[in-house]
Amino acid sequence: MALKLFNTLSRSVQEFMPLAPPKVGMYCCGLTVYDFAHIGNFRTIVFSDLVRRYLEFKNFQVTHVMNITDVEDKIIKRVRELKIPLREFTGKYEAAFREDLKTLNCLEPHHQPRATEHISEIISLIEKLLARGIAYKAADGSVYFSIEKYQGCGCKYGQLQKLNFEGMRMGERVSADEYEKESVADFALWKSRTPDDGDVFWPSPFGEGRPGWHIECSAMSMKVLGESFDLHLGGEDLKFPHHEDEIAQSEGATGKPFVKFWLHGAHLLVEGKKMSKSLGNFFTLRDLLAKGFTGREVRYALLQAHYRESFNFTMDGLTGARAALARIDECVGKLREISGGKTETADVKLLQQFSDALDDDLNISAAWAVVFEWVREMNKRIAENSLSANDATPALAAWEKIDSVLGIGTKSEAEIPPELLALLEARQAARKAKDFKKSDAIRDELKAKGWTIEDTPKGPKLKKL
RNA sequence: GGCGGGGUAGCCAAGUGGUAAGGCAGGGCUCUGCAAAAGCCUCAUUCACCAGUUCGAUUCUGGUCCCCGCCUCCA
Repeated sequence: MALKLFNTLSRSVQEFMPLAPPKVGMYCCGLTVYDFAHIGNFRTIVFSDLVRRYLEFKNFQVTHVMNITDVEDKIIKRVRELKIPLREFTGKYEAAFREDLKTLNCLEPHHQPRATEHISEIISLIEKLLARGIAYKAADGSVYFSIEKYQGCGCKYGQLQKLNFEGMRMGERVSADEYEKESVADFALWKSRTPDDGDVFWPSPFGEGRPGWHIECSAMSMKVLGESFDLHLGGEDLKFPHHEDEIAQSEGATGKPFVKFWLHGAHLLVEGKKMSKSLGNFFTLRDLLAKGFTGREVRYALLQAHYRESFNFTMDGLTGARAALARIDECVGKLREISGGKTETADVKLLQQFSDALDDDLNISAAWAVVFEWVREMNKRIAENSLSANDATPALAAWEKIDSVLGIGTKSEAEIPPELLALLEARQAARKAKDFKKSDAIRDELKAKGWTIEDTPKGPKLKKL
């Protein structure tokens, strides 16, 4: 079966076919590094990671680009308040973000371009737009994109979303620094330097200033992936204006189609409400780790629902994630014990069911159902003692392939300290001697140390709680 | 106001014009000295509400109520 994805451009599910298979160029709108990323950001990031991993599962050769926006109004404001160099400020959050990605087991994008390191590309893109008459320089030195001129070239503005400028509340809150625009819908490509910018400015043929918000993504994506590429993803809020403007800038400059497939991830609610600091339901990954949850639990929780549906992220859901993962861990652990070793021959049927689910516009819920039905089947056969090493090995191989997409891994087996092992043996001895008082005391002692005993037909096992 | 996405068991969440996947929680059982852990089984006569189309609708159409997103920085 072929992979089908919902393309925002066509507003329909289409078979995914890259421009030059098996190569896929994929650009994801990353983070503006002015603070720690929150759980909503991570939903989109984990979604992107899933797309990339699944494309690789389907044997595409993916070039994954994720930008770092490190110059922007909020950043400039904070830098001014803190009186530190821009790079020192953004570097802190960028490093934290990278750490968070690792915690969530997201594959590192092949390229992570920073806006501040692509000023010359941005400038030449703006020059191209000026040369084609689509951009204009305002009296204050800023450069704006003219939607009217763009449309005049036969280009379409409003590809991702039906736009109705009459009905829009466009211009109700035109920011003070943009009053020079010819038309309210126009947007800034280059913002001229103001005293508030401090030392955050670059020289350019249009005067000192800094890039507008949208232009960096056009400049950086085209630099790495070419003027036309396959996939562009981001959160649904970016459809308009950010992505729409990216299309306009890029197609306006090159005259070529910019991106073939646009994918947008829905937002999440937290405890049924829109995330906000005042409601106390605003979480960074660090907040969740501090509550004792692990990165893989958060990743699992974020991968529960279909990417185009808004999803309710809850603490209960996170606790449920822990239980669900334990179920998989148990099963995979038992399969490892039974399995004879590594093999290249994976259980084809299982992989087929799994990929059938994801081929259908990444129906991850259906994919999880396949996984859990498989877990139940394996457990049943293990309990009946009817699963041989010859059965377990290909099943395990299939699971590893599946997990190359899901990326939840397996819980690392904690090393059992020798003194605890001695306690476990002492308990066994006491049990044999029918000294249950003593054996139970040892059990309690182990529990107090954070370990639980699992008495199995094959003998007791120690598990970290 | 314009445009768009939703309302499925206690919670989360798939799905379909032909009678509701999966996960968590709950209940039962197995194992056990007892537990725990683990495993198995079970758990929606019903899909926000009201009409309509249909042999048949949760799925299609119309209306009502509610929630969410974008239109402004935003994942």
